[in-house]
Amino acid sequence: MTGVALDALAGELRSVLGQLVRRMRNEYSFPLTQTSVLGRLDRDGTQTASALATAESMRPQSMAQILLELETDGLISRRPDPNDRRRMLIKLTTRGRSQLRANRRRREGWLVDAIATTLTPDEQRTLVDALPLLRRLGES
Amino acid sequence: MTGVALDALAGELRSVLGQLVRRMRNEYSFPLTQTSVLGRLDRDGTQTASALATAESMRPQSMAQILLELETDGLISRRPDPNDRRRMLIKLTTRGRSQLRANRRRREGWLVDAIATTLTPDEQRTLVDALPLLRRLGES
DNA sequence: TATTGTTATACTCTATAACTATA
DNA sequence: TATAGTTATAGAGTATAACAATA
Repeated sequence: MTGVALDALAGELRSVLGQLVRRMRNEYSFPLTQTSVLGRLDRDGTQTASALATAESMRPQSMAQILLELETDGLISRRPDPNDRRRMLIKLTTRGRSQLRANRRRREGWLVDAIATTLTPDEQRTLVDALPLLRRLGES
Repeated sequence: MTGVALDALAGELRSVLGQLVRRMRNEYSFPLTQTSVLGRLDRDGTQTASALATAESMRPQSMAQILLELETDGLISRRPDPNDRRRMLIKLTTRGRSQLRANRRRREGWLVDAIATTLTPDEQRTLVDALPLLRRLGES
């Protein structure tokens, strides 16, 4: 055993990611990034726009548009940081938090069902072990 | 141990997928779907346009545009099936095959490096075990 | 000058709808 | 009529470039 064939692994990972993302978009028209941002605000609390952009591997300009949509829908609030008025503090509104929680089950419906019916408990645990590794790849 | 928390698993999977796809787009401006289609033709051989669309979880109309771009670039050929002239047989050209192989290392560069430097050999093996599970989710 | 964020604009990807050709 | 595929068009998502406000 001389280790893992990294080229093949990387190629398969890329292919699987593309397919899964398309499939998820088809299954439920969900705003992947918006939901991810709301979830992050829920987990990590108030933070600046640029921190969010960095965390999501997006450009600040792209994040600004996401935040505009979320603010328009009343799901987040933006206010200048009193200590540095260039910075905007982004905060989940009560409405954003309740929508995130209320919709979580419905939003994830297809994926939860797919995991439950397609994977054995052992395989689900393999996936649980693998997700932090994928997260680290995304943040590396 | 009562099993895996599927809601949390699904949410984290969604979040990780979005982040990784954005990150990969940033790291190398690669046409994710085109590359996936070329790779599939390389692995599975000549097939119809609709078979490709189904395999990639795309609409036939969307696949048609991908195939148009690939054909314009001379990477695939399209010809009617003699037995059913409604069907188009899609085939990787010599150029498509050589470009796929030649570019594989360069295309995957960032990802290969990230896997090599971020994950231990054991973790890489966990990822190898997890990818077929993700593939099955995408095809379920 | 450097940093944070926004606005304006364009490109990539994929969807829906309508159409053509063949069965 | 039904099926395989294409063309036309639109929308989501994110990028680059230029700008405004603050440090």
